Amino acid sequence: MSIAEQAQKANDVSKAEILWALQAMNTHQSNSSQSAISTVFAAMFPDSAIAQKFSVGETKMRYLVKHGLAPYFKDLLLGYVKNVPWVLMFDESLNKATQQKQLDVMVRFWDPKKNLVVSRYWTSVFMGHATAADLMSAITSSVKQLPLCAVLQLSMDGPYVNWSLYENFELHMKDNHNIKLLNTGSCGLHQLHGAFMLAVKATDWRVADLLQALYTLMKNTPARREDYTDVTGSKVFPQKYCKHRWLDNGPALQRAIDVMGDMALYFFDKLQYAKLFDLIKQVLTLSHGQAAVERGFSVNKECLQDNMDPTSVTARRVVLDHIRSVGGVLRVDIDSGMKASCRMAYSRYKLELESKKGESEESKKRKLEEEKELDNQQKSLFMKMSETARMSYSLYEEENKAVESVASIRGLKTSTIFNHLSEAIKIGLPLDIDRLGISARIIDLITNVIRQPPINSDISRLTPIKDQLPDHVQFHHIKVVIAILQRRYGSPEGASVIPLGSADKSASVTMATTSRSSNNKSQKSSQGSQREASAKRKLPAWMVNSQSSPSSGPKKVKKKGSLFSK
DNA sequence: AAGCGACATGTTCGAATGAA
DNA sequence: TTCATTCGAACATGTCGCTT
Repeated sequence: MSIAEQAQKANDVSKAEILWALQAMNTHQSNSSQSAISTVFAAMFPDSAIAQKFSVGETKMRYLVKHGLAPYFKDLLLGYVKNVPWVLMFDESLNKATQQKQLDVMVRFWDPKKNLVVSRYWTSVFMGHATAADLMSAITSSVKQLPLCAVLQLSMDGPYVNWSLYENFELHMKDNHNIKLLNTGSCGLHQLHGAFMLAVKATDWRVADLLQALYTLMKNTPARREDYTDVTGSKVFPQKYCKHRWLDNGPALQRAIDVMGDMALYFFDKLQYAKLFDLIKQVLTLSHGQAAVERGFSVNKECLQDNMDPTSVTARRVVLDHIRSVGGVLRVDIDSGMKASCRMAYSRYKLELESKKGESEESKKRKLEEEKELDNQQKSLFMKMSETARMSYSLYEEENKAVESVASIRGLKTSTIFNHLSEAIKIGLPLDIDRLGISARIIDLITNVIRQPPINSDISRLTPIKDQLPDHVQFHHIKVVIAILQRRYGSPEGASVIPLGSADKSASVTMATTSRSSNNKSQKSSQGSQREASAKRKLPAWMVNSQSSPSSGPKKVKKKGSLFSK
C-alpha cells in the first residue's frame, strides 16, 4: 500500500469514528456502553478494512467528545456569531446530578444559510449561590470569547427576578463596549408582535380579516378543497395565522400572496419591503420568553449520565446542539478541521489529566499537613497522660493487643489497664472501644442508669451505679462509659483537657477510632454493627442541652459530681 | 528505543433492588 | 420502612502494543 493510500485509509477510519461518536451523542449513549463496539463492528463487517481498524472504547469516546468535537463545534458557532447581531440568553436550574445550580447560556441570531433565527447552546456555568453579582460574573466570564459589541439584548427570565442583573449587565455593556441594549421588557417579542398587529390594523387593509377568511374558507371543507384543486390544479391552501403573533405570520402571508396572485403581490412587493425584511430579521432575533433555554434543560436531562463532570455535560450538549442544528448526524460536515481537532483530542486529554494531577497532589500535601497537625495534637494529648498509662495505651491501641495481654505483659491487673484506657478516652485520644468488649447496649444501659434517678448523674461513687445494673456489667465497664460521657459532656469539674466539642463531634471521634482499627475483611463485616452502634449512641436533644430528663419531674439541685450539668 | 494512544482494571458514587 | 447489597456509570491509573 502506498503512503497516500495509507493516509486515505486512516482518514476514512477517523471519519467512521467521528460519525459513530456523533451518533452516540445524538442518541445519548453512555461512554461506557462503547466498550465492545469496536470488536462488534469488526465482526459485523469482516470484509471492511475500515471496520477492522475502527476503535472507539469508553475512554476514547470521552476525550473525543470533550476535547475533539466540542471545541471544534464551539469554534464553528463562534464563527457564525461573529458577523451578526445576536441576543444573549440565559436561565438557571438545579442540576440534580451535580447538585449545583446550572446556568445555561445560549445565543440567538439570524442564520443566513437557513434564513431563520436560530437559538444555539453556548455553554453552562455551574455554581452554588446565584445572586445577581454571581450571575453577572458567571455570564460575563462565559461569553468572553463572544463578540459582545454586537449584543442586541439580554434575554430576561421573568419580569422581576433578574432586573438587578439586567442593570449590571447594561452598565457593563455601556462601560466596556459603549452599547445601549435594547430593552423591550421581560418578554420583548410579545410587545413587538403587538406593535406589528397595530401597524397592520393601521393600514386599514383588513389583512387580518383577509387571512382569517382565506383560512376558514378552506378549513374542514373537503368538498370545497376538492373543487378548488379541480379548478386550479393546485393543492396549495391558505395557511393558519395567529392573531397575537404577527411576526410569525410571514408564512401565512406568503401563502396568501401565493394564492391571491397579482392583487396580493401589489401589497407585498419584494423590492419595496426588502429593507423592512432586514429589520424583521433583527426583531425576530429578539428572544421570545425563555422557550429555547427552558427546552435546553430537558436536553440537559437527556444528556446526563451518572457522575458526570460538568465539563463533560457541557461538551455533550455542544455536540448534540450542533448535530440538531444541522439536522442529523449524517448532515454534519466532517471536514479536515474537525478531524484535526479530534486528532488533538488525546493530547488535550493528557494535558488535562496532568493539570488535575498537579491539583490533587497539592490537596494531598495539604491533607498530609492536616494529618500531621492532628498527629501532633494527639501526641501532646498522649504526653499529658501518666507514663504508666502511656505504656498501656500504646500496647492496646498501637500494638493492637487485647486488654488481658496488656495486663499480663505489664504484670498489672486488667482493672488497672481499664483505668489507663479510661484516662485516654477522657482526654480525647482515639481508642477502639469495640475491642474493649463493651457493646452499644451496655453503654446505653449504663448511660440511662447514670442519667436517671436515683443516680441523677452523680458519678462520685460507682457502687450505687453498679447496684442499679445487671450483674454482668462490671465496674470497668462503668469506668469506661463514664470516661466516654465525660469526654462528651465535659467532666463535672470542668477539667477537660481540650475545648469540648458538641455531641456530634465527639461521636465522630469515636467512630473514627473504631473504623481506623478495624481493617480490611473485618471492616466490612463490622460495618453494620458499627453503624447501629453509632445510631444508638446518638443522644436525645435534652441530653445534649444538659437538661434533666423529661421524666425526672421538678428540677433537682445537682450534686457536685453531677455529670450532665455544665 | 521512545513516545503515543487505546484499553483493561480499579475506584468511587448514586440509584435500583431486595431482604428483613 | 429501613438497611445492605448489587449494579451501572464516570473517572483515574497503569500497562501494553503500535508507530515513527
